[in-house]
Amino acid sequence: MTTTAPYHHGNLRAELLAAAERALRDRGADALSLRALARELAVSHAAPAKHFADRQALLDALAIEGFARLTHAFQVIVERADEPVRERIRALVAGYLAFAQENPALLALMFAHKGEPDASVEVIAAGRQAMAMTVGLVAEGQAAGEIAAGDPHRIATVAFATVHGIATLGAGGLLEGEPTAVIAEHALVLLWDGIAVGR
Amino acid sequence: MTTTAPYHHGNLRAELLAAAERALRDRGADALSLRALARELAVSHAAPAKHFADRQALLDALAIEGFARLTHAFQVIVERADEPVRERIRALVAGYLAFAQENPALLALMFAHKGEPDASVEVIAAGRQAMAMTVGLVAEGQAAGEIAAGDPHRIATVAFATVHGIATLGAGGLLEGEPTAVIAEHALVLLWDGIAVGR
DNA sequence: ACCATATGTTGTCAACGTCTACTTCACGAT
DNA sequence: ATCGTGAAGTAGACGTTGACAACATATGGT
Repeated sequence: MTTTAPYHHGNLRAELLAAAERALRDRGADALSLRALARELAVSHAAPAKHFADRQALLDALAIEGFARLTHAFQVIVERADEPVRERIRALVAGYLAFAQENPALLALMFAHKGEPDASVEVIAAGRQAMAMTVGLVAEGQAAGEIAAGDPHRIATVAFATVHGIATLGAGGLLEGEPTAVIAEHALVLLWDGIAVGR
Repeated sequence: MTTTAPYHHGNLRAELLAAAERALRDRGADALSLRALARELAVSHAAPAKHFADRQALLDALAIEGFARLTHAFQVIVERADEPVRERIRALVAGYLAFAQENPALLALMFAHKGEPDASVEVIAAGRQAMAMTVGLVAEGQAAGEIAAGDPHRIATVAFATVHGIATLGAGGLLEGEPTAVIAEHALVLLWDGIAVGR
C-alpha cells in the first residue's frame, strides 16, 4: 500500500511559486536558491528549469504575481462607487502600505529593476497596470468637484509616488519607527491643503 | 628595470570600492563578484576578505559612501543662506533626482534592506543623516514665513518620501519615460498649493 | 633587533545556476 | 490497441562563487 511518488509532480510551477514566496518572506531574495526550493518540494535540482528559464524568471514571476494581487485589491476599492473619493483614496493608501509592510521583500523585488539593463518588460507592464488603477479615481474626484483640475494621470502619479516613497522608506527603517500609516496620513493632509503660507 | 609587483597592494580597500562602484553601475549589484573584483585589481581571490568581511559588507560600504556623498551635496545646498528657501528646495530635489538617475543601482543598494532581517545599522544611520539635512531647511522656511506651521521633521519626511518615490519609480521604468524632474516639479506645485477644490 | 599585526597568497570546500543527455508519462492520431 | 511525440522530471557534470584555513610577507612601534 505504499503510495509510490508519481514521476510527475503535477503542480510544480504553482508550488514553486508558493515556496519561493515563503522563502522570499523568510530569508530574502538573495538567499532564494532554486536548488533549495527543489529540495523542499522533493524534486530534482533541475526540475525548476522546466518551468522557469532561470532564477530571474522565477523572481519576475513573483513580482508579476505581486502586482496582480495589488491591481485586484486596488480595483475592488476603486469600484466602491458609493464611498466618497477621499475615503477610497484613504483605503488605497492603507491597502498599499499594508501590502508593503507584509511583503517587504516582494515589494522590493517588484520595483527592483535597478541596474539590470534588460528589466523584464512584463514586470514593468504589470506595475503600470497597478498604478493605472488610481487614475480613474482621481478623475472621478475631479468630476465630483473634490479634486482640483489638472491631468489626473499626473496627480495620481505624484500621489502614488508619495505613498510608495513612504512605504519603501518605512521598509528600509528610515522612518525612525513611526508607522507608515501615520506619515501617509500627514502626507494626505499636506497634499490636500498645501503647505504654503497665506495664498 | 622590470618593476616587480610589490607583495602588498597598498591601496586595496579604496580601489576595491572604486572598482565595485564601477561594476555596480555597469552590471548591477547581483552581478558583482568579489573574485571578479580581485581579478580586475590583479590580486588574489581572498585578498578582498582582509578589507570586507563578506560580500554584504562591501555592498554596505558602498551604500554608506553613497549616503555620505548625498549628505555632503545636501549640506552645500542647504547652506546657501542667501537663496530663498523654495529655490534651495528645488536644488535639493534636482540634486537627488540627478544622483538617482546617475546611480540607479547604488540608490537601490542604499535603500535595499528589504527582507534581510539584520540590515546594517550603519547604513540606516547614514541614510537618516542624509534625510536629516532637509529638516533644517523646512524650519528655515517656516521662520521666513514661506512654509506653513507644523512639525518640520514631518513635513521634510513627507517631501523626501515623495521625491524618493518619484526617483525609484523613474528608475524602475514606471513613469512611462517622463523625466523624473518634470514629475517632481508637478509634485512641488501640488504640495505647495494643495489639490483640494475651494477650501 | 625583534616581534605583533596588518595585508596578501594558495589551497580547499560546499553550494549554486545552468547545461546536456536520458527517462517517464499523458494523450491524440492512426 | 498502439505508436510516437512532446512536456515534465531525473541524473550527472561543469564552471563560478563566497567563505574559510594555513601560510607568507611587509610594516611600524618598542
